[in-house]
Order: sequence, then structure tokens, then C-alpha cells
Amino acid sequence: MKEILKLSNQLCFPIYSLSKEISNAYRPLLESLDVTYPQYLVLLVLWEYKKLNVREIGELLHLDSGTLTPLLKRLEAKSLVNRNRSTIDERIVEISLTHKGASLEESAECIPKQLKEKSSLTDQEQIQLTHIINKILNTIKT
Amino acid sequence: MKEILKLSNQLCFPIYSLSKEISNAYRPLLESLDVTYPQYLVLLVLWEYKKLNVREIGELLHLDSGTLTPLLKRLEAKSLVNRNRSTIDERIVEISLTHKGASLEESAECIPKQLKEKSSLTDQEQIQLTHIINKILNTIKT
DNA sequence: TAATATTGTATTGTACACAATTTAATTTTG
DNA sequence: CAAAATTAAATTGTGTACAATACAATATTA
Repeated sequence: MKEILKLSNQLCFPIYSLSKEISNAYRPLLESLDVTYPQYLVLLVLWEYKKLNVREIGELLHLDSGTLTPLLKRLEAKSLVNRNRSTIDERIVEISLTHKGASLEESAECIPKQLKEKSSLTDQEQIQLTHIINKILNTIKT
Repeated sequence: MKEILKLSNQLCFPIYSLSKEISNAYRPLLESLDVTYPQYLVLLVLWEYKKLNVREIGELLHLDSGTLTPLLKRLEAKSLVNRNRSTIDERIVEISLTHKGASLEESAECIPKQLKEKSSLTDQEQIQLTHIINKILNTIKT
């Protein structure tokens, strides 16, 4: 058995596991909002930027249209967002919050703190972690 | 706009992005083996442990039967693993490597180094990262 | 030992995630 | 200005991921 191929020697695996566990940790917190974790991320950027088209959301969240189109349709079905084709450039679909979607921000406010408590990290560790991850992200992109 | 809900203030998001980018970074390297990243993880544990049942693989990789059953069937269809129901306890399905699956380890040997180069991390940073991630993983599990 | 509980896997349903392709609209350029 | 190139979404197909459920086999216990 090649030592280098042992699971415990893979850097990728803890990251992969952690990402899944984070989604799982969000699930109960997002239940009251009736959204999934990726849907919550879309709401986050819409609360921040008010109005974005599909491409812009994809750039912010690193998601492509094959993921976003059905996800946004589900948010639309829940009356959380509006999907409107731009009249200036009809290729573009503008996504905006409905009143209901915008008002959900109030209920979401308590979520980040709850997650941070679950993570049990010190501020120092959180800064280190973000720094290292961003370093990888900046170089890994082909 | 609540500052705490800004995307850039979320710890979860870089982890989520990084996990996806790692899968993407593996894709071209795994193409020659004709496996996906989760399939590669299954092969990793099989190369290490030789023989595991479905439950054991799930515990090692934090995956449930709903994910593993079809994934293992795909590996079986590629003639990389055998699925055999245990004669001692017929509920158990033992997963073992075929000759082809075992021999793939040779070709995989070069992959971890290539990934590590893509990450551009120093050994020190890699240790820090693993440490912090494991700290979160140990506490986040409900 | 018969009734009950637990265990291990499979199945079903919903929701990402991304490659590849398609379609329509806009821009570029010859 | 028309042909070609580019752009933005949507669609299709494959493959995870997980909750919930089903089901059969084994273990427990009254």
C-alpha cells in the first residue's frame, strides 16, 4: 500500500468532509426558512446586492447556469424571488427579491452566530483558516 | 443590509467553494482513471483496507447507503470492484477490488503530488489547515 | 421460542453540481 | 449591413448527497 494514497494523508478529504458537514449543520437552522444551503447563499447575495442576473450570481457563488436555473425556479416557486427577462438585453434574466424574500433577512440574522458557535473556532483560527483557504482558491483556479 | 449576512463575512462559503474547486481540480487528473472524485475516495480506502463492507466505507467517508449503493454499482460496472453478499450475514455486502481496480493504484500514485502542487501550500500551512479543519469536524458533528 | 428491536442495504424522491449542447440575442468585423 | 463570433440562459445527461422509507436478516428479550 502506497503511504501517499492513505486517506489520512489526503489534504482534500478533510475539506470535502467539512464542506458536507457544514451543509448538514445548516440544514436544521435553515429549516424554518424552508431553504437549502445553496438557496440560502443565493439569498445572501441578493440581500447584499438587491438585484443580480443569473451570470452575476454564478460568478459570486462559483455556480453555473445548469445549477442556478432550476435552483432559482425553486426559489421563485416559493415566492422568494422574481425572475424577469431584461428588456434591454433579452438574453439576461434579472433576479430580484420578492417582499417575502426580502423580509426573510430578519429571520436569517441569527444564523451566522449559531453556526460560528457550532464551529468552536477562536477568532484567530478563523482568520488563519480563511487566509489559507483563500490562498488555495487563488492558485487552484485553472 | 445586515453586515453579518454579507457573503464575505461567512466562514462557510470559502470552505464550500474550496471543496468544489478541489473536485474540479481532481477531474482532469482522474480522467485517465475514468473515475469521479467520490469514486476515487472509495478506491483510496479499498487500496488501504483491501476489503470493506458498505457500512464501513460509509463510516470512513461519511457517506450513507443512498449515496454509496449506486456509486459502488457504477464502480462494479467499470469492473473496478466486486460486490458480494456475505454468506455469514446476508445483510452485508462486501466490497473488494478486482484485479483491474487494484492495479489502478499504480496509475493513481502520481495524483496526490500533482494536487499538492496545485494547492501551493507550504507544509506548515498544510498542517495548520488540517488541524483547524479537524477541530471543526470534531465539534460540529451533532 | 415467538414477539420485538436492531442492523445493513436498497429504493425513492428531492436537490445540487457540472459538462456539453442548444437557442436566442447581441456584438464584432469584414 | 450581413456573416461570424460571442454572450446569456436554458436544457440534457450523469453523478453525487441525503432524508425517508422499505425490507430482509440477525439479535435481543420477555
